[in-house]
Amino acid sequence: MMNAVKILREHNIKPSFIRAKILRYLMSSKAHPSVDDIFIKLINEIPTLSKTTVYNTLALFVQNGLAMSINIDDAEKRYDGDMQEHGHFMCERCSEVFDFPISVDNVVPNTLDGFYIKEKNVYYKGACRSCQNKN
Amino acid sequence: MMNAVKILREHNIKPSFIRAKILRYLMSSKAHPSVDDIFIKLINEIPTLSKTTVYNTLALFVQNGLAMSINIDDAEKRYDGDMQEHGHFMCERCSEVFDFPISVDNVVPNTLDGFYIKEKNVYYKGACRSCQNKN
DNA sequence: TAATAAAAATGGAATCATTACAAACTAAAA
DNA sequence: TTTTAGTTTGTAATGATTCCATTTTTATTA
Repeated sequence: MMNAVKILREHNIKPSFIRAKILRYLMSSKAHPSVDDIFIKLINEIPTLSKTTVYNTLALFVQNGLAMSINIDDAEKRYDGDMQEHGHFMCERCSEVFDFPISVDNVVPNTLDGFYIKEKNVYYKGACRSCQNKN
Repeated sequence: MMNAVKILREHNIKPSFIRAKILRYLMSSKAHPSVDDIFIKLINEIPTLSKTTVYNTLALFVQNGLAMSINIDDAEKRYDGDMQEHGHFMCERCSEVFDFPISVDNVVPNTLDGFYIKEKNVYYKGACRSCQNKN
């Protein structure tokens, strides 16, 4: 059972009500939600919520290592609260994003000697099992 | 010495003047240009060129396996005429995109059993050597 | 507790890459 | 030359994201 407030504090983020709400949703969901998904999910509980706040909060989370943004979807960014190394697969039919295990952490090509590598992302695209079977 | 017209024909694309021009630029450049880069590069030679045409043409190239779009840059898509497997590193300071060798072609995790995998992308981000040294 | 200051949240407007679409143009065939 | 299909063009629309000034909340101090 995660303690959102504690996690925020550990990452030097002031634990406001809204931030805790967003973090909780992000960490409990495997859906890799977009800003819109999060907004729609929370607007009932927090009727004054602004979409800008969701944008700001997620930017803060990404900056402080609490979340990563996934740029796999042409239309909109997706967010992931799981910071363990893994790959992302997006189904181009239903837009669902799936995690899969993969490791490139040890892969540092000579070509990039002297480069500072901040992040590594592995993105696959195609059709998920259930969409694939719908043909 | 590449023959753009021939390559277009081989990929079932009618080899118009503009398409050949765009393909030639794309294949001769290592810059991973954006639509805007391509437009600016060609507008002098082809004063009537429309940006929509560049968009259309690149979409056609991607569809027919002549180019890939790189979604590593938050601001705009980049394009690559090199269809060999390789990774992309983007410097977050100068926005330059670099190729590097990497292979995930054999990596098909069990998690994705039954999935149809159409494309695989490996994106790294950080600071390139020269930007890194500018500190 | 009230006053104050600092930070967070809000909403409306602006930005800008990309797409939609209808009109104009071109090339090849009949 | 006329027809037809395909290509190119320019303008307008879309929509995610950012900007920014104002309001609200939270924490601090008197």
